[in-house]
Amino acid sequence: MSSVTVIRGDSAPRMRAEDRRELVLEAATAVFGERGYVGATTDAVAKAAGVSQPYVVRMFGTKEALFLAVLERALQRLLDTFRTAIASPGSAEDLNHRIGVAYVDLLSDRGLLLSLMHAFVSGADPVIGRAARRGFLQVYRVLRHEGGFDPEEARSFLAGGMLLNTLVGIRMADDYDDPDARELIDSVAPTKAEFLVRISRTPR
Amino acid sequence: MSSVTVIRGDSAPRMRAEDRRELVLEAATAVFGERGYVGATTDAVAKAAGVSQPYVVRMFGTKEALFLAVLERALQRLLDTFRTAIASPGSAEDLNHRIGVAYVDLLSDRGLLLSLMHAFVSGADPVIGRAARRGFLQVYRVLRHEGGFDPEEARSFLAGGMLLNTLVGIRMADDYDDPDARELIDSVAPTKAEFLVRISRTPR
DNA sequence: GTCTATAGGGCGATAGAC
DNA sequence: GTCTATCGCCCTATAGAC
Repeated sequence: MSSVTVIRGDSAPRMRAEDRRELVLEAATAVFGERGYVGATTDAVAKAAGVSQPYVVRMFGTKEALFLAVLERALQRLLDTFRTAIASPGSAEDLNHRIGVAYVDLLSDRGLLLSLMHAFVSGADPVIGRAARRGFLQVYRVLRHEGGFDPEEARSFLAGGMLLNTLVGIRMADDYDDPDARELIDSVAPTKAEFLVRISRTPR
Repeated sequence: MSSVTVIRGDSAPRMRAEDRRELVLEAATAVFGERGYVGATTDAVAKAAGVSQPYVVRMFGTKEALFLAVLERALQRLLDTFRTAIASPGSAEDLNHRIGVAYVDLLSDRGLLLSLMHAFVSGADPVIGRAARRGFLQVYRVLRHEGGFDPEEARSFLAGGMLLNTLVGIRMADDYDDPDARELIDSVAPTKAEFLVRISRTPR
């Protein structure tokens, strides 16, 4: 088996094309998460991955196809995480908490959930909108039909997830010294607030 | 892909500049809600308002200033709606429901909540991010300090609102014939599902 | 106050060398 | 497989007439 280690930089040794593709997808996830589909440029993705801009386009055909690949990869990670939490030992009553913790941990992959959020507000785009709806429904189905959530449990879990994503997207942790902001963040992720602030605060 | 209606035709009578400004803000709210801050063009706003593109820029200085004006107007409407619901007669236990109904009714102003959502995922932009955080916190404060919500009630209400916004942004109503999509929409807006579908489905 | 014309810059995509 | 060079479009903003 080949190593998955990421080697980056102009002086890095040649790497397999497949690895380079994964490297570009990682970089693209970060850039799309930060600036959104329209705001992200293929040049920014290229610079973040250490390759040339035309090569990024060559690899995926179009910027839209690249974004769809980012979404597909993000969705698979999300579903994998949920399925792992569902299969992990523990009582059924505890499942909600286990999935919730797993979800917050996903945030450490900066850009992953934010790329999904950007897709979720792009329903007006026919291609991206269709992919976004399909992905969202797939998450709902895993909760309902594999996790055993009833409709209200699934709704409540997704609602909390959307609020969490929104607080990360809006960089609410930047205002953590505001008492109301602090109270809100603490109520959203009681056992993970410090973690949340650390990974989602804008670097100073 | 744009379905933004032209509010005023070329042959419309002359109107006061102040009214024209409000007209442009209305059009901009719809366009920004549909395409987001980066994806929206000042030309699309101009066409939707029936004025020339340079005039739109002239009126607000920059596209960014226009978007900030749209956000400010949307936030004021949101806060007004909440305060009206808080002041309306009814038991304290019922307030959550009254504000929720008022919130769903706000969705009939297509673009208003979606423009806010686009701002909420733009925390990485220094100017827009700051405005978005300030607006979000203002909503939280009204719920907590004027509506008498405790932290958990406020969190839960905001979470439901974010999920609702997401379902509208993703155009989930387009999949209303899917059993899972239908179940999800019904659980989010039990008494308003039909209304929600009507106003948020993509025109065929 | 509102328009037409256009400058100026950025970005996705293509061509073609190596 | 990967790069450099560049085309052509689109979009914001400015200039200036009416």
